[in-house]
Amino acid sequence: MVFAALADPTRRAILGMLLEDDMAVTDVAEPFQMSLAAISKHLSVLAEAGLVSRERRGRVIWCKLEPDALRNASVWMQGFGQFEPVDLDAFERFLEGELTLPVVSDAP
Amino acid sequence: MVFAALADPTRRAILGMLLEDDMAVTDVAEPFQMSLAAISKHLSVLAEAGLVSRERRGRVIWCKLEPDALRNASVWMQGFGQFEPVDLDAFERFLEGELTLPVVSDAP
DNA sequence: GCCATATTCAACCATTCGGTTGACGATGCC
DNA sequence: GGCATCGTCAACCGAATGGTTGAATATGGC
Repeated sequence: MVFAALADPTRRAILGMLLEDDMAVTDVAEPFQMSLAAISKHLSVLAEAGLVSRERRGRVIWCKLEPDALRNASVWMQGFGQFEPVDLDAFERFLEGELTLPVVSDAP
Repeated sequence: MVFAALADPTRRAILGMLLEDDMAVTDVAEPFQMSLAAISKHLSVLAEAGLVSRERRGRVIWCKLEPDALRNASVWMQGFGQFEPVDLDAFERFLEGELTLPVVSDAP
């Protein structure tokens, strides 16, 4: 489920990373403090939601952002919000708040 | 959190109802099979996510859809999907799938 | 064939989530 | 004041979620 997949900050951070480029699972996991298995699970959730695809090339599995699912969910949400144009100030506050792609810290 | 709030089908159905008109809590709860307390909790989650507001007028509390939060989240998601125009066929499949506003059944 | 690397699987644990029930607090009406 | 209605609170329960660890499965390089 797309929204459930987006509800977790780690998964949103992963999407942000994949926005820049396709990545191997190991490389996706590198900046996080959690185990590779945990990241692998997160990637499975994202894949089941259709947000990323995974393709094995040799030993390494490449993860790719699939923007369609996000775009579709976004359009669905627009259906609730289409009455007025976007309030850019509010959007800025929003970006600075909970939904910002979280900065991944290395500190324990 | 907006996405967590949207992750539950009951809450999405509530949003769909509020899209048509403001409603009292009791009336929101009416079509569902669950207790009033459960719906009250769902409304709290939606309110904390900024998706609905509640205003007491006399004995009854009126619930109102707040489209800003949805619009902002939608714009955030568009950031991931802005590379190509929306695939309308895919969107139609999407609407027929998991994200459709669930039909609230009265059957046990 | 053997070893190292990349990833997932399986079992487990703590926490959160979605629901229930019963008691409680506010408000309107007589 | 007294009562019915509207809504929340609190305690509880089972299921799902996010994490861990250790073993298992590919695959590539030698």
